[in-house]
Amino acid sequence: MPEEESRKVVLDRSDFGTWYNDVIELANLSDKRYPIKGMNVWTPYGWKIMRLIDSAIRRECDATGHGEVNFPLLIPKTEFQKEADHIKGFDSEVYWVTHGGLDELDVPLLLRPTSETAMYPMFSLWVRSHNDLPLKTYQIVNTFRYETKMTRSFIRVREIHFFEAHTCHADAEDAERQIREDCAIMDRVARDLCLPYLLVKRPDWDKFAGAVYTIGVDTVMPSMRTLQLGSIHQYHENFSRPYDIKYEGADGEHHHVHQTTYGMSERLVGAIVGVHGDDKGIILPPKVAPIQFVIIPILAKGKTEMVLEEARRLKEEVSAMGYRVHLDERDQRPGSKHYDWEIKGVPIRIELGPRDIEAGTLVFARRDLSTKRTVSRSDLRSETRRAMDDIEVELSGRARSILDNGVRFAGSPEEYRKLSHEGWDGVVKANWCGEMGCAESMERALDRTFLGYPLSDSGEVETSPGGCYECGSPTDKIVLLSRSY
RNA sequence: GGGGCCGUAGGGUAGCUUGGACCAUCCUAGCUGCUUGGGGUGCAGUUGACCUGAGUUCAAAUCUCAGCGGCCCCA
Repeated sequence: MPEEESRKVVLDRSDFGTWYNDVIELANLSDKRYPIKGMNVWTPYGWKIMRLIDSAIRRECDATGHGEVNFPLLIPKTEFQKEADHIKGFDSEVYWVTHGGLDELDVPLLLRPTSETAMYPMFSLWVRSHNDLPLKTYQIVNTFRYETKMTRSFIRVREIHFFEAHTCHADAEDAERQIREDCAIMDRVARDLCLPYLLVKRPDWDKFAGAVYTIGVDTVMPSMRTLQLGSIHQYHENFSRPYDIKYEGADGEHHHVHQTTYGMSERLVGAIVGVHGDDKGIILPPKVAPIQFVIIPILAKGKTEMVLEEARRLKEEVSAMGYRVHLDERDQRPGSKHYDWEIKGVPIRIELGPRDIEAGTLVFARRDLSTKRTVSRSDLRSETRRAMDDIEVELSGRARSILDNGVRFAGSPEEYRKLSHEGWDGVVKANWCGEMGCAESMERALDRTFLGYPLSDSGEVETSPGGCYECGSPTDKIVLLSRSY
C-alpha cells in the first residue's frame, strides 16, 4: 500500500475552510465546544502562541513609550452614548448587562466592544497641561461583540482577545507622527510572525465608527480572501470634544487633544495558521512557537536509559542557549510522535538515537521543508541559530508569494475576465473615478467589496493614471477590492 | 437581512418516516497489560452517547413547541 494511503490523518489544504477548522482542532489550539457561539476555549498550546504574540506587541509598545493600562470591562450606557457615530457603529453588536442580582440597574452597562468610551472619561481627568502630552497607553484585554454571522475560530468570534493602543496628542501633526510609529510597530511585529501585509486606507463609508480615517492592515490568505490583522485610526478631535479631553497649552489657551488608536487581535493567530500551514498541519514562525525544538529519542532495547540520559543533556544545552525546547519521552513509536509535532507546527525536530550518539551527530528535521539533515553535535550552537533564521526566511518568502499572487491589477472587465478564466480569484486592483455609482457597480460585477486605497511603504496613497474600471473616465485613483473574512 | 439542513461517546456513522425490549456500530479516540522502537508496531481486554427544557403518551433518540449550538445557500 502506498504510504500516503496509510496516513491516518488526512488534511487537504485545497479545501481551505475545512482544512482550517480541522487543523485547529488537530493541533489543539482552541476548543470550540464551549456552549456559547463564538466563545472558544484557549487550550494551553494555543494560548501560549497568543501570549508570545502579546509579548512581541508589549515589547514594541514599551520600547516606544506606551504605558500599559487595564480598564474595566463594563461601560455605563451614558458614557457609551456620547459620540454619535460611534454608537451607530456598534449599537447592533453590544452585549448589555441590565441586572445586578435581582434588581434592574438604573443605568444599563455594556461589555466593551472596544474601549474608547471606557477610557476617555478618565483621559479627560488625566490630561491637564501640554506637559501631560503625548499620552500613550495600551491594554491587552478581552472585548465582546455580538456577531450574528457565522463565527470562525480566531477570525470571527464574540469574545475577542484584543490589543488596543490609545494616544492623545497636542496637535494633528503629532497625531500623524503617531500613526507612522504605529505602522513601524506593525512592521516589526509582522516580521516576527513572518506575515507580509498591505496597508490600506479604508473608504469613508467603511472607516471606524467615529474616526476621521482608518488604515486597515490586511494580509491575504491562501484562499485569496483578505484577513484584517490590525487597524489604525485617526480621530482628530472627534472623541476629545464629546469626552471633553482638553489641555492648557504653552499659549495659556485650552485645546482639545488629537487622538489615535491602534488595534490588533487574536486574528494574528488565525493568519499564522492560515498562511503558513500545509497538508501536514500548521507551521509556526520560530519567534512565536511555544516549542522551537522538539527532541525525539530513538529508544532501542537495552539502550533506553543511555539514550534518554543523552537526550536530557541535549535538552539542557539547547535550553541554555535560550530556546524553548521539549523532550518527548512518551512511550510511543517515534513515527507517531513525528506526526504529532508536525501537526502542531514545531519548527525543528531533533532526532537522537544510538547511532547518533556513537557518531557524535544529531538529525535536524525541518518542519517547513520536510527535510532531514545530519549535523555534528559540536556544531549545535551554530546549527540551531541557523535553523531558526532559515525558517523565518523560508516562511516569509512563501507568505510573500501568496500575497503577491493574490493581488492583481485589472484595468477593465476584459482584463478581469482573463484573470478569472485562469482560475485566479484574488484581490483586484483597479482605477476608480470616485463616483459612488461606479463603486457599487464594481462591487457587484466583481463580487467583491471595496477594501480601500493601497498605501506605499512610506504611507502615501498610491496613485497611477488610468481609466475608471467601470466608466473609463480618466483618474489616478487606485483601489483594492476583495472578498474578506 | 432572508431561506434551508442538522444536533447520537473524543471523532465518524446507523436508527427517527411508522414511539417500545434485547446488543447500537466503526475508528486514526481514551484506559490496562504485554509487545515494539530511525515515519502512525502488534495483540488482548476495556471505557464511553442519544444538545437543553417543556409538552403529548402507559412509553420519547424517534412526535410537537421553545431555547442553545453547528453547517450551507442567497442578498
